[in-house]
Amino acid sequence: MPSMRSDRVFALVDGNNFYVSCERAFNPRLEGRPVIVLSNNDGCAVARSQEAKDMGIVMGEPWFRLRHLERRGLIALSSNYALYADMSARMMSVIGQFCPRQEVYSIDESFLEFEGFARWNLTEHCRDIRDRVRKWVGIPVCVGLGATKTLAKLANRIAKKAPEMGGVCNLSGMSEAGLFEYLGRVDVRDVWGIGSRLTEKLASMRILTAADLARANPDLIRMRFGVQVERTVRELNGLPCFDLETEPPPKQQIVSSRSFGRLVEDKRSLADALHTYVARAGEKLRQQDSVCSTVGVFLMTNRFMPDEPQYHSMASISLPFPAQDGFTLAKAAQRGLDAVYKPEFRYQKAGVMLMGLAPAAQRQESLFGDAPSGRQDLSKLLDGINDRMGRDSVRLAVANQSRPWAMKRGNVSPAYTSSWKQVAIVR
DNA sequence: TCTGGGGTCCTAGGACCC
DNA sequence: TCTGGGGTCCTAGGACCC
Repeated sequence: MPSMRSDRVFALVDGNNFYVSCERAFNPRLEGRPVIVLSNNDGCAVARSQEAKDMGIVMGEPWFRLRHLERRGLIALSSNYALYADMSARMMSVIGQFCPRQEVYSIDESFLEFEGFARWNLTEHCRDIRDRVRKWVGIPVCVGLGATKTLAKLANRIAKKAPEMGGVCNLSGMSEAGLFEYLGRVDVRDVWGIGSRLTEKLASMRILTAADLARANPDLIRMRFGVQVERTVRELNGLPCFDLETEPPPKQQIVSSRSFGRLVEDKRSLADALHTYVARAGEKLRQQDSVCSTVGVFLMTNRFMPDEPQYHSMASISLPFPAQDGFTLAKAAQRGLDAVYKPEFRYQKAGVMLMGLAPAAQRQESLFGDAPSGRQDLSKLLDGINDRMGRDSVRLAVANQSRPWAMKRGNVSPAYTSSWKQVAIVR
């Protein structure tokens, strides 16, 4: 249900071209140049500097189609998630100093909720956020303010597009006419929650801008598109329907998967890759202290190769007891592989899903006695060692160390902030 | 040669129960 | 001439997000 408290203002603080900005913070030579960061496997562009956007590079464009732009000065970096995650944590903690209610929404975005700030000049307050993050963390951010999360998102977008606003756009406390003037200039596709499918369907109803959507009849919208889109309409009109989530709810599923550096056909290599993924997924599971009841294993061929026989499938293995220990999970993953593997295909990607998650504390006991528990402690012990000594210091023995499936990372920057061996050096 | 990875929510429809 | 109705749970698929 929508809540009716007044005097609430939401803000969205969002890092500009976040991954590129993280790289620039440690490598000033990247400043002022077209830079992109590539996805895993150096697959496609997932972050672009303004200069790169100006060259016409779009989000998700594959690297092999961009490579020729290197001649025109384009710099492409492999992704360095250890660096970005660490920079994100720093940025979020600085932002949190400015508001008691903070939601970390994604690696580069944070919602804030100001309540009881009526006497404050929030626009100025948010300029201070921007300045301090820039100074202390080295990341440029923009801030949008509005009566709802959806409006704050939209304001943030306006701030990014209009540099003359100084990085902060405040749509709260504005007259309705003024607000709709802004909404009229935003494409409906750029509204939070409206993707490409909905954009098409809305266009057939002559709903083209955020203002059109705000004026649409919420009941009609609910009937045709469901409750989520109805909420978006109400939020555009200033009625909060999405609350701040100050602490993230535990995950309901955990996925670990990767595309391979090249096609893989032998089962042994797949098993080796899957062991790595299931180990990673298990770490995440134990981190949130959950158990899972089902382990899924999926394989897929390369859908971009029409001449290659295509196959994708997933097997779900139900565990006799909900578990979190690495041995049980690895064994289930192996069984999953046995179930989906077909030798006649060449695979591009594989992954593991942990499903049916529940807090470890409320795990159901078996009717016929306790589930084995000794292994759990061992898994946690291994997590502890890996945490201190570096990932994969200790892992379950699954021979094949050649890793023909390993990820491509042609141009990765050092782990400046998270590895003592690679820390930045000031001369 | 080369096209990411990890999530959420909602809905419809089938199975099953009384 | 006649074939209930309502509720829950589960799953698959679609749509969205970063």
